[in-house]
Amino acid sequence: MRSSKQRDAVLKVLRESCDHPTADMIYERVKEIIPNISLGTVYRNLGQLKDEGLITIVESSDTKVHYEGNLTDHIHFLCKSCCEITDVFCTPTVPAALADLGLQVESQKTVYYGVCNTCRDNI
Amino acid sequence: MRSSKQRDAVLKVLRESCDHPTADMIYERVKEIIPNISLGTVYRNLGQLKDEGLITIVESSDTKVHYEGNLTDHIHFLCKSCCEITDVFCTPTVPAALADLGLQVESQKTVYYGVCNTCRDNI
DNA sequence: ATTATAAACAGTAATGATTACTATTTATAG
DNA sequence: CTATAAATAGTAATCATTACTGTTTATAAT
Repeated sequence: MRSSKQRDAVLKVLRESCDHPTADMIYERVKEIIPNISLGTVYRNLGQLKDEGLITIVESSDTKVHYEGNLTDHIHFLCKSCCEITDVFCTPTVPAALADLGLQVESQKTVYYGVCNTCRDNI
Repeated sequence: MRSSKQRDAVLKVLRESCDHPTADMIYERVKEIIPNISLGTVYRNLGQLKDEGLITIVESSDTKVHYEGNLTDHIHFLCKSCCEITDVFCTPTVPAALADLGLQVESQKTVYYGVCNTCRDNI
């Protein structure tokens, strides 16, 4: 893989994002670094970065794909009310039932659903 | 909500499916019961059944939405090689870190990734 | 340094899963 | 039996994502 300013910028934006932006949100942010970057380039580089394992995809409540640049062990809490995704830093466990079936887990993606503290207080 | 033959058929198909079909797969199966059912009707009823909590959505590896009619406690193992989803029946645990932050979990969706036994043996 | 080459790019067109729309049918209550 | 609003079939529209094309650029060999 050849180096490219565009891919570096996409990765930099994701590394510095505390939320879980979609491709077009990332596109808007990268445009502040490279104003004439193309949306297709953002998509292509997101795909490459994902394949390299440098970023991950977060399951969300809408139809768009959300990306994440924080590789630190954590899980996600998705608020049913405001749809905000909260990172909860902890090392998730793997149920023994998987190993019992001979299934070796390489990675995992967990989303917990509920109402976040902010929304609960606003009722 | 009024009763409808179409919704009953969609739910029946999902209840009797052991896999995790997409909307158009469900459409094909329901057509064997109601040949002239419309794809839009399938989508609308899947949405209603989901809102009622009678079915759930499974995160998968492709861009399509996969549905599930089995509400028994279980987790999913997604094979990175064949993309097959395996149901593993067990009661998943909730990390204490969530409660520590005051976040009350109402439901969860967990996917574990790895290579399934069949694919591992085929190498 | 210059050149060759293939990867990456910007810009645009195409795809396809899903949603919206509309005239008609149908479940249900009065 | 009738009124009415929800549900439907069929079709059109949406829009996130992917594919395409001619041009640019990183990198390695001359």
